Amino acid sequence: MGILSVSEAVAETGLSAHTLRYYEKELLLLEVPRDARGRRFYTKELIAAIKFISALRATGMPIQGIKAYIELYVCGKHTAHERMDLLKSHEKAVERQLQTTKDSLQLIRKKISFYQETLASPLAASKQA
Amino acid sequence: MGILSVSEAVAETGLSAHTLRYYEKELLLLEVPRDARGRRFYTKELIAAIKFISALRATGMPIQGIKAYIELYVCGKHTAHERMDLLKSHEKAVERQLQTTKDSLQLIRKKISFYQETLASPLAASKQA
DNA sequence: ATGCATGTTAGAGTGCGCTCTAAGTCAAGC
DNA sequence: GCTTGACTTAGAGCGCACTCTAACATGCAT
Repeated sequence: MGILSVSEAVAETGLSAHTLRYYEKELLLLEVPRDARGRRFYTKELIAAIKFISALRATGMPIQGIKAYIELYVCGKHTAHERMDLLKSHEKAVERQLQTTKDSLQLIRKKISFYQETLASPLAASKQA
Repeated sequence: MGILSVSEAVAETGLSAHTLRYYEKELLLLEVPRDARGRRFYTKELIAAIKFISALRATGMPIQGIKAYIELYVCGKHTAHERMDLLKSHEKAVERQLQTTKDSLQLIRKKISFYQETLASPLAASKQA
C-alpha cells in the first residue's frame, strides 16, 4: 500500500483531484511519478508532503509562500536553515492569527451572553447594536 | 466625541474607507447618517456595530452570513432568538476551525523540531519530505 | 482665487484559490 | 465491439472580498 492512485490520494488527503493537479502545477510539486499509461501515482512520501502542504494552507500560508518553501527544498540540504526560519516565521504568524480569532470569539460570546440574558428576562433589555 | 468622521472611523475600526462603504452597500448597513454636506458620520453605536462585524469577518463568517444577521436585526426584537442561534452556530464553527488550525500548527511545529535536531547534529539526518 | 484635504458616486478591476469544461486515451467487463 | 470508468490535457470560469478609478463637490488656508 505504499502507492496510491489518484482516487486513493483524494480519499487520503481530502483534496480533490483538481486541487491535487493544481498544486502540482502551481507548487512545482516534486515530480509526481506516472505509471506506464501516463497516470499519476502517489508514494507515501508524496502523500506526507501533500498533508504538510495542507497544514500550511489550513493555517493560511498562501500558495506562493508554500512554493517558496518547496523551491528551497528542491535546492538541497544547504537550504534547511532557511526553510526552518520560514516555518518559524509562519508559526509566529499563525500564533498571532490564533490570538485575534480568540479575541473575536470572545466578543461574539459576549453578544451571545447578552442575548441569553435579555431572552431570559425580557424586562431587563437595554440598548444593543 | 460621540461622532466620528470617515477618517476617524477608519482609524478607530482599522478598516479602509473603501471597505466601510463596501460594507454599507453590501450589508445594507443600518443607514449611515450624513451631515449637511452629505458626508457620512459614525455614531459610537455604529462604530460598535462595525467592530462586531469585523469580529465576525475575522472569524471567517462570509459577508452574506453577516448580512443575514443584520437583516434579522433590522426586522425587530422578535428575531433575537434566531440571531442568537445564528451566532451560536457560528461559535461552534469557529471552535472547530480553531481546533484544525491548532492541529495543523502542531504538524508545523513537529517539522520545525525536526529541522532543529538535524541542524544541531547533521550526522543524525534521515529521510524527510 | 487657488490649491489642497476630505469627502462623494457608480462602477470597473484585482488577487486568490480553487473549480470546472471539453475533448481525448486506455484497459477491463458485458 | 461497445460501454464504462478512471484517468489525461490546456485553459476557461467562478466566487469572494475587497480595492481602486475617475470625475466631481465643498470648505479651509495662503
